[in-house]
Amino acid sequence: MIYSRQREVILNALRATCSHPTAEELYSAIKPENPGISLATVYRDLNQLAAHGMILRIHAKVGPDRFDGNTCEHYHAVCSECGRTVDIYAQGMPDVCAAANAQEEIRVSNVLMLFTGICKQCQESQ
Amino acid sequence: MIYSRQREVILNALRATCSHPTAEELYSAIKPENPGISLATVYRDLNQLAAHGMILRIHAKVGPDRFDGNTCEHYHAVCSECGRTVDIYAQGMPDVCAAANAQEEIRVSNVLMLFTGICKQCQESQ
DNA sequence: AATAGGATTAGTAATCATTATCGGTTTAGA
DNA sequence: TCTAAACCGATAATGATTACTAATCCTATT
Repeated sequence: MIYSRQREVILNALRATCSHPTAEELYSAIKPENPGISLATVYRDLNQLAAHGMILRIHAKVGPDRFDGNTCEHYHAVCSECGRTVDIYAQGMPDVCAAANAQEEIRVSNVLMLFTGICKQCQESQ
Repeated sequence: MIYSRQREVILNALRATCSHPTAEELYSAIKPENPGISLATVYRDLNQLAAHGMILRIHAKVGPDRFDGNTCEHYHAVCSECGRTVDIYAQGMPDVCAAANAQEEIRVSNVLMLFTGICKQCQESQ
């Protein structure tokens, strides 16, 4: 993957936030300072960055995919009230892959875990 | 949810297979014996059945959603080679929700776990 | 510094899964 | 039987994402 200006801008913008933006949101954030950039480029570069493990893709049940510039091992929890996505750190998380491999039908190498719940703010405003 | 002929047909067809079909696949399977049925009805009824907990929706990273008529607690593993979806039973699976709740940012009530790996058949054909 | 070839880009059209719409039909309780 | 709500088939519309194309950028090699 050779250097490209746009990809650097996209990666920096994603690393500068902890809001797990969608491709569209990232595009809107970048656009003012990079008027020429195309939405297709944002999608393309996010795909490449994710393929190279430089960012994470969050494929939730509802709405478009979200992205995360923090690649330290962690999971995500989506608030069912407000849709906000928060980080769940991996430390202390039991090894579910090992448990899955107790069944022999498939050799599991990876899990996607997506939690659902109600975030602190939404709990308090009830 | 009042009774409907179409929904019964869809539910029976889904329960009769263990292949985790997509809405389209289910539609194709049902069509010959129910020529009048509409694809929109299949989507609509699958949504309702899932909303009532009578079937499961598998929202994988690639391809359209798949459905499962087996609602006993279990998870799914998708083969990254052939795309086949197999069942992973929940017994012996550690409680990751409890681990996630150790962090206070959100009160987690549910996890979606989707495993990725290489299935027996694909391992053997290598 | 010039150049060549591949990678990348902007802009837009196309795709694909899914949902919305709408006029007509079925269901179930009064 | 009558009525209101739920349901249906057909098809148009939507929304996220990808494909396409000609132009531009990147980088290694002259």
